[in-house]
Amino acid sequence: MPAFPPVEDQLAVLLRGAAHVEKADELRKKLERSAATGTPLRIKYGIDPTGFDVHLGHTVPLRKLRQFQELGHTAVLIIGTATAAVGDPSGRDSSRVGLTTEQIDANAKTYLEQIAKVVDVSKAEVRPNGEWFNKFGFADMLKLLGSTTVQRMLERDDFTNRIKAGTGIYLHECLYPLMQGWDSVEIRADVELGGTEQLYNLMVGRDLQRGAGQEPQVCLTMPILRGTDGEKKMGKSVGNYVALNEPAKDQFGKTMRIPDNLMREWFTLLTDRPAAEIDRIVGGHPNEAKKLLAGDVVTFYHGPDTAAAVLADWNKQFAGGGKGDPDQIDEVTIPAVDIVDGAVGAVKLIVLAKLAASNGEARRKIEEGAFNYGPDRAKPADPKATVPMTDGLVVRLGRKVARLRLA
RNA sequence: GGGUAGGUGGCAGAGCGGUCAAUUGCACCAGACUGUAAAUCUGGCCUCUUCGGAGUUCGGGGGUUCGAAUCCCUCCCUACCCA
Repeated sequence: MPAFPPVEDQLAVLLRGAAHVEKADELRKKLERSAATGTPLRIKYGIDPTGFDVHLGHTVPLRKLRQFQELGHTAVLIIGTATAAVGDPSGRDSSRVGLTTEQIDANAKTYLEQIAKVVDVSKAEVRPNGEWFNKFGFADMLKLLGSTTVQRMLERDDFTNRIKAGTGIYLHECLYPLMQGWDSVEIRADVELGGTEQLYNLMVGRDLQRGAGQEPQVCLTMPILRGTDGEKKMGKSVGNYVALNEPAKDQFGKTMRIPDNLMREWFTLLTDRPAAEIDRIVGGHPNEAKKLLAGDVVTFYHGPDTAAAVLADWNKQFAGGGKGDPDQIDEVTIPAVDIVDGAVGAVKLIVLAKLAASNGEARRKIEEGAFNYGPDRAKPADPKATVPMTDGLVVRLGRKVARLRLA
């Protein structure tokens, strides 16, 4: 019989950072019973395999799931193979395009790989919801549809807004919350996790479970993480995200560039640091605080050694007005054909090193004084200038750096 | 099914026969400042260029014209109204 930590201790961990719990006393009761009987709670978290990059925004509920795991409970990951074909209307101002089964399958695989960086997938129960929905008959469907009313469905803000704005609401979108709720019945969820915009969907699960004679699940919502711009919800389409499978130095750099006032939110939702410590850190020098934050993020996904190395590079590169260069620089091999009399045209060099997208852009940036190279930071102002080639030469354009290798 | 309004650069949104590679805002890139934060100011933001220009762009295709993002035909798509 597994031993669980004291209920109060569990609650302290589980409620940290949470936006809303429906209902807190039910969660307590479930935890008490679980401890008394030695039965882990079943914690549901569902994702629709609709895209490819899992980013920090997704990790907020995922981290909560991990905490449940660490306390000895069972994570049940629902892969929304069936729901992905419908598209979740939550938080949307327009309908989502359904995906093909091929796309869904491919996405599901990569999702799981990425999620494994946060949750212990080997200990989790992974359930594609096609498992039951593919066998779902028309009679089942009618029964499911009969569990709610149109009025009920239209109450939600997402839909009222869309009615006001005159954008279409498709019937199958109305089905989505019911399907998600039905997942809870199928797997007998004790708790379901999600972002705050998921509250409606999560609540449907409670109704359906009640209807099926089950004890309703507790709905635990997490705040929506704002992206690197500090404004909008982190998301792929906005381009304000930090992906889990990104290189360490990119994760670090992006985190360093978030607005100061976002730090507390990120610390709270992306690290395990206690509230008092976060207060202390954020109250200190913002730059140091942000380095800690960036370090925490990188440590989680790439390990402490990599994080230390990236931090060292960062300090080296930017301390004292940016005198040094990082140790880890992307290397670019310059083909011999492009070297004339031991030198390469500056414009060509910039494009070859992928510091700029086109010759025209390279030319402009040179004129703006954004380009320099070598240990003494020679800065040609004429686009026609040539750069003498040596193996290992470091060239810079703005904050981008590359090291050249001769072919 | 009927009607109306539309489809322009990453987004929003002007232009409505030549002076349009296309006003403007946002986003983005770079310079100054700095903590590679924010704010602010400045320059840039289709491609190539011997810097004079040149070549491809305004839903797809076709046409009218010396000349079209702007006019005509056709196809595709979107939104709203009516049924």
